[in-house]
Amino acid sequence: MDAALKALAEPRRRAILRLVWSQELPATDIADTFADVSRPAISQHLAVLKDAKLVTERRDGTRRLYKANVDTMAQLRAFLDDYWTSGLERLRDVAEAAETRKRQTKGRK
Amino acid sequence: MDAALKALAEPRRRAILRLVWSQELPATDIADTFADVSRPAISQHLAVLKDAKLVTERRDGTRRLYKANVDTMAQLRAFLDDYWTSGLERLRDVAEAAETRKRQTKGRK
DNA sequence: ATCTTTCTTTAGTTGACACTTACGTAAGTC
DNA sequence: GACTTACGTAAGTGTCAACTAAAGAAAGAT
Repeated sequence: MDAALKALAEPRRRAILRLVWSQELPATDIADTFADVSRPAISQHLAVLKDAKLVTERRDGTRRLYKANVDTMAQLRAFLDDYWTSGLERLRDVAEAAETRKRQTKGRK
Repeated sequence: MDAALKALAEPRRRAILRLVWSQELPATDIADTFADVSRPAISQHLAVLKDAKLVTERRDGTRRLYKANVDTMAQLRAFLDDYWTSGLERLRDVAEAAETRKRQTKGRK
């Protein structure tokens, strides 16, 4: 899940992911879209996306067809939604920990 | 906006951000929370978060109080929501571009 | 069997990033 | 003014990430 977020931090990978959003595409077609970058570079980006389970790979003869993995993206969205909304309970815990540590440095202020 | 996503890709920064989620905290308190990392490291993370406008800094005497910037986070959330849902129209454009480029390599298959 | 096409993998470079230690600075305290 | 508290900044290090060029590997086409 952490890998997914990290993968999405790269603009190029977001662009790639969007390409295979609603349709399968062979690696060449994806690479052709980016004129300023070599094909191996795209291949490596695809590997990262695949490791993060953001895309799936399907072999068809010599070609490899990529497609967005909607499941993972839904999970990631849920993770973020949880991140936005939660954290209030956990917050209190960490605040207490800091307070404790502060106390042993003698009460300041 | 891109900076915000990149900033969030780092787990430590997510933890920091969560700390100042609903309350202001001085840098020292934040740093104290992380025992395994030096204070300057946290200071640098805070700078990244500030550059990404994910937190705001307020000076109070010698102290600097940090707090999450809800506005930016709302924007980022909107950006992601747009990213999930949209991209269908844009997709067609890029597909066409790829198609054109393919055609000039002579029709394959 | 050889040659293409399609795509990955390897090797190597460059730059970015998280971190540390050491130092600087600014505001309060004595 | 000297000292402390609370922080940032500078400089240097190890690691990882993105890229390129060159070399595989694997399935068809001739």
